[in-house]
Amino acid sequence: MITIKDIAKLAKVSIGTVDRVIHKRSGVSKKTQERIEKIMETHNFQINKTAQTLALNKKYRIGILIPESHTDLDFWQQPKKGIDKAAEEIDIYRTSCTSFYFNHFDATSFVNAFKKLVAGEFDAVLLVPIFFKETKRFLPSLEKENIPYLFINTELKGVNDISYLGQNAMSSGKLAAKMMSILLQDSDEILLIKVRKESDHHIAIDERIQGFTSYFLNKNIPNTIHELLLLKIKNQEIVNTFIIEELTKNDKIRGIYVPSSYVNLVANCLKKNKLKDIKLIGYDLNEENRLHLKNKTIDFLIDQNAFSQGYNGIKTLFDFIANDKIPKKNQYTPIELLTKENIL
Amino acid sequence: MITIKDIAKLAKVSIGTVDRVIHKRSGVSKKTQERIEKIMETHNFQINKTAQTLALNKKYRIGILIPESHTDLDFWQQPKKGIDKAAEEIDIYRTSCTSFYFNHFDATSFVNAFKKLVAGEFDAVLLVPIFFKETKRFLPSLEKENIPYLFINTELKGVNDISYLGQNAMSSGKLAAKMMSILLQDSDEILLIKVRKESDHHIAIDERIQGFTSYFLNKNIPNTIHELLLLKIKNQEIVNTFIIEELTKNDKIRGIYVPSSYVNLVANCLKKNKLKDIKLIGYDLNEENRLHLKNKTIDFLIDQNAFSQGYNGIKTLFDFIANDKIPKKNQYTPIELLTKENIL
DNA sequence: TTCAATTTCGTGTGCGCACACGCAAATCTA
DNA sequence: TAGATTTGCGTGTGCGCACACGAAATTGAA
Repeated sequence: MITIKDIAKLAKVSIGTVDRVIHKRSGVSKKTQERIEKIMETHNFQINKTAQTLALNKKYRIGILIPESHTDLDFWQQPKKGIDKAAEEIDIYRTSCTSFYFNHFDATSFVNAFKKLVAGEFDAVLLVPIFFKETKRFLPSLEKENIPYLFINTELKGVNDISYLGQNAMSSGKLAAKMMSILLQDSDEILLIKVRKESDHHIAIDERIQGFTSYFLNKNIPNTIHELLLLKIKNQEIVNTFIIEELTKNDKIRGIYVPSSYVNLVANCLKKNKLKDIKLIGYDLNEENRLHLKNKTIDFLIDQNAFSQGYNGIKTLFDFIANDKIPKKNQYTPIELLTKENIL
Repeated sequence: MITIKDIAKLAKVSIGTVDRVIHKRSGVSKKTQERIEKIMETHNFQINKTAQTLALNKKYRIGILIPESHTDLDFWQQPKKGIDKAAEEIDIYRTSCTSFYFNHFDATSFVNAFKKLVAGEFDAVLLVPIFFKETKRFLPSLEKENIPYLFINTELKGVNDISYLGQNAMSSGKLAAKMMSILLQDSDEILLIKVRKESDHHIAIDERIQGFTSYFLNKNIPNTIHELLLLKIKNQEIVNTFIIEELTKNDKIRGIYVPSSYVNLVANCLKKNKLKDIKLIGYDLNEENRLHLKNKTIDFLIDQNAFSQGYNGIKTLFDFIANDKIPKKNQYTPIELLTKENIL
């Protein structure tokens, strides 16, 4: 490992001069500058990042905007855990992480949290841009301050994020459709259950649904798809009532697709009513869903490894601000297909 | 952020004394030691890793023992790439990685590479212990020098590795069996194709086969399973002949399971002979297998994210020797189920 | 009480880099 | 040509920690 001092000796100048050409500061004649640059190149000089960090004595601050979660059952607990782990790891490099939480059903709380985030004056920011209109409205306040930002979980195209870590939501919907079509007969019908109003515009979930339905359309698979909108998801009893009502209304339904982690609500209902012959496909491996997979109430679960999205998101941001590492623009995470036999 | 100097001032001692209690070196009276420790605790003192790394100016050397690979088609290219990426990342922390390669069909080459590895005097070692007898024979020479070692891809139980990163091979076999049984009718028969002699004792592959067959046994699924051993896999023509011969001999075979990445050989054969109605399940996403997935010659591929095994393996070793982080003993990686719709 | 042995602690230097300060040489101005 | 500027460069200090060395304080032995 060659150091500044070595370069200085080779170029017969002082380390101060070498320092100047490294940082492209003024006060060096063209001749010596070029001489030093050549020497650095031939010796493949690389700055010692450790020493640099120490000398600069920099402290980095990362801000995080993520949906709130209260129990391990909540999906958002997973990226949070990943974030926490990464935060713990980079703590020794004097980097602190501060989180701001919002209710992922409530755009206003998103806006409020975003405002706090902007006021926090962070060196970099990790976002879950669930509400795309609101996100687009507030991104300029980050860009004005030259604060780099990165998305996880939900992709928002056409903006200047340094990277996106998450799934291709459309593909995941198609995969769900394929598995459903393998499990069902042509005459069986399918129920698609949503827990969000159309007006919410949750980008990722919209795309999952689009992927799911388009698969059946494009392949000319004849199964009929019904849709059911559940709004009062806090109460399992009410949920049960609505589902059973729908199932009795359409008695050919043999498969249910839930494009979110709330598949556990449906699983509870199927289990309670002993509807074993209905295939169920949903999203995300939390504790409850894991149990439903194990006892086969849920047939397949599509997981996005949300933990690693949080973890790698923070790591990517840190590498960007501390080590000048430019990440890939899209870090699509695998669409993991889980079933009883391959959960850990 | 509180520093050693701050602690020293608070305890009214010099930084040297504080340094001694941090490193539990001798030469400090019990009284002052306890006083300093209490101060460090109440102020939540954490050592500045950046400064420490600089001061120690240590250079770490990691040795790697992994099967050779020549093209991107080779499975072993993937962990290699993961290793290379991790190596690049920890380069700035003055850590170098040196690889030794062996032919994974040839135990002698494994032994030779292992000998070189031992001679290299590394601070830590990453191994793929494909040949378990030979591995057990040579591990003591690492342990004698107190060199920590870690396994990826192939699990070897009952030794003192600091961690294993890889799949639970048995489960992956069961998953393959489940998918096969979903795809087939009860009257269909199955062909299991191996490319290794029994005597080779490749631990992981043996366990995959065991998982596969046990699934059908335990669930009382009636499909018959035939076995075929292919040895001359360098020549696609010969491979084709043997497969076709087997398929004509047993004309009820509708599914083929190949417990390794060599599934591409079988796929080539099926494609050439236009045997579209035979379901094919194999392992590992390399370029060729990706194409076969896309054109549906291969129905499902079980992937082990070999890249991340290499990547995380190196990172784990580095964290262990440089940051004293004790890893989990078993880091089972997800059993990823891939099909046309969820490959990236 | 004196001196040696031991315990206990402080000081100084270095790790590689950033940056402020200041000096000398070169260039310009009157 | 003397003085004022500007350009080009070297020196010194600090970032937080590790560790060698040596000094002071304490203890023990005679």
